[in-house]
Amino acid sequence: MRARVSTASVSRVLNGSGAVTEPTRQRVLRAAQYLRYTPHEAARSLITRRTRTIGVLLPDIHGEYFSELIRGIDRAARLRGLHLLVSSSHGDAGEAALALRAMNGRVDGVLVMSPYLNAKSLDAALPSTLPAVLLNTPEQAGRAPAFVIDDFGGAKAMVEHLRALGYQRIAHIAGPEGNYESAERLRGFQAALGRTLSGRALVLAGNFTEESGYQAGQQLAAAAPRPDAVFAANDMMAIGCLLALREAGVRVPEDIALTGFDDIPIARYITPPLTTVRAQTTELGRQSLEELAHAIEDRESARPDRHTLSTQLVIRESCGQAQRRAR
Amino acid sequence: MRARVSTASVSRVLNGSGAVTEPTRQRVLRAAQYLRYTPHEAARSLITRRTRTIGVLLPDIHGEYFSELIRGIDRAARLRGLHLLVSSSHGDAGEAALALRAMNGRVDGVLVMSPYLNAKSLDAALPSTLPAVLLNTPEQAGRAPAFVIDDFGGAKAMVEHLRALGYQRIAHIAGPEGNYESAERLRGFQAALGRTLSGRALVLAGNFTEESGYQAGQQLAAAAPRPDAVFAANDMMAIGCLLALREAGVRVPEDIALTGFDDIPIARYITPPLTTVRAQTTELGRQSLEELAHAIEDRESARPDRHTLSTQLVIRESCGQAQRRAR
DNA sequence: TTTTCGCTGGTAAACGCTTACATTCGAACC
DNA sequence: GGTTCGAATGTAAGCGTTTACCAGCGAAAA
Repeated sequence: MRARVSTASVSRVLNGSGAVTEPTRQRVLRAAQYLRYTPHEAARSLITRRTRTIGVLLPDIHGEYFSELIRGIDRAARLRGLHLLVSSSHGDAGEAALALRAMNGRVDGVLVMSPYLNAKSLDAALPSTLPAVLLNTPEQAGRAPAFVIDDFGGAKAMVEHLRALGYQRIAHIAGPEGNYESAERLRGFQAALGRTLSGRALVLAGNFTEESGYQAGQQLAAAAPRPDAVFAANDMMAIGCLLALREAGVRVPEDIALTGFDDIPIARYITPPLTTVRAQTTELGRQSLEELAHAIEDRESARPDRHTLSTQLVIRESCGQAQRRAR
Repeated sequence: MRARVSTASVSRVLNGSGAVTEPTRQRVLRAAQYLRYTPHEAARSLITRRTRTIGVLLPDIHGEYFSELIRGIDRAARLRGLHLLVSSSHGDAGEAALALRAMNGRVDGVLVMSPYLNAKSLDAALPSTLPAVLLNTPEQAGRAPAFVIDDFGGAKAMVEHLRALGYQRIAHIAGPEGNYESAERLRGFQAALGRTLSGRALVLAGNFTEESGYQAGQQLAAAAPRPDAVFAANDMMAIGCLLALREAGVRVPEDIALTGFDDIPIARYITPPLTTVRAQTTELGRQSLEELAHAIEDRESARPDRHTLSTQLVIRESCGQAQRRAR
């Protein structure tokens, strides 16, 4: 059109397909540059039925946990030349479903992290032809593969470690109810205590926020008999708890051991450094994106497998291992 | 088509435009639900020339700074029903330009944060019809409004505060060269010291990472005479510096005062809590998105203004104010 | 020189919507 | 009851690409 050629030739040049002679190629390229021409992606994806974009559905972008997750996803996406359409803050299933619909025709597949959403409502919300990968999802949703952190195993290992150090009365600050990860970590806590103990175990309510950890810490400081160790369902609550204990004059780890879950960056820097469970969050993002990319390229290959990412105990000072060993 | 109606009526029902009788409306709605029909967004935006999506170009998603920024953007976008297409890790201008082109036809406008990119190359990369808002950008780029943090003012206030506390030899750990924010913070540092002092002021090289702060801290610990205060260009470097000082047996704030910039969450939790400059990062994200949304709705209204967001001194313990006052 | 063949480059259909315009149909008016 | 009018619905064009298919053209073969 602009360089005395048809739209077809332009398309062929820009996509490197078809056969064009060098002179034509140059003419088109020059003209494109001159006119600052950029193909309209919406039109392109309308006909190619490919958007080279991945939808990412998150419950919230708040906090370091999600920043790590997105980072893993973003890196992997960038490596594959994929774009990311993010959507967050989906409190309930309805909102998530709405966001999912709005992505139709905009994305080639979706990455869904929805700890409150069960398999059924998810299946209902997902256009059945859209490749999807689930993150930290409760149940196995029929058709989509899932990637989950081994919350149960990590929590169990943490509490077993505390028991091995000789702590007798171990309390737990739980995450929000109805949340899959909360439930798994609680289950791990109980499993480590065993049948006899877990009935008497102290479990405090929390909702993953620092504030709720702080409140739990106040209760713990006042409790009689006071537990000698606490396992919080995530690091932010452990930190809130630490602050409350400090205010109450209860020393960590001398008077009470304290541990968390996630290994967010702050955990290393507080005093005392927090013993915690490292979840491979970045890796979770990376692997799930890779799986989704595969599923998109070859729909047949998609198996609704459930991949569990292992966790790792990160022993720092808040669990009092050094003191215990010294004795 | 499915409910004995034409595509036009379906469109009218789904968009709430045009006139349709209630019975028809119900028929369409029922059929749509039954067939799980969702309009194809790419096709829709091809004709409406609206995507209801904002492109976000960031240098990197790493760290809490960006997580805060995205959060502000995301919230504002969600309030307006806009989607976010994020793209990160653009080291140089070429990569950024490439990412920008790939967004053509996918977004209604872009939010660009590119501390290394100057106005000229940006203007060249942006399709001139695409509304854009710049974040923390060096120069005023011709047509786009810009939102910047008052790095100069914040740094100046911080260093003036240190001087007011009586510190005599104040060092600076600088950010990466060629970075706009680094340069502004350094300029603020120098301005606060005044003409006479700034020539002799100790400025250490850094690149915003904890590691570079650590190295600067080692140098500071060994320096003779040792400065009595340090202002790091961001919090992560201040933290790295703190660790190095601690290892070297130099106490903060007794032996040396330490301050940072950004007020990332960690700053509150380390020991001693870090005195720093709070940048309204979330607000920066929110305001810039609002401005962009306005520019999209009404292109005429877009003025290439430069908005500067004020900063706030956050006095904690690492600057030794308490000790100084006590004397 | 004529025929055939291979490659380049053009024409037009199709992607799934929105919307201007045409058509239909019922009601109201004369 | 026929005409007019307006509201409801249908028809079809067009958004900017890609690509199947076809035409044209020059070189090689006969």
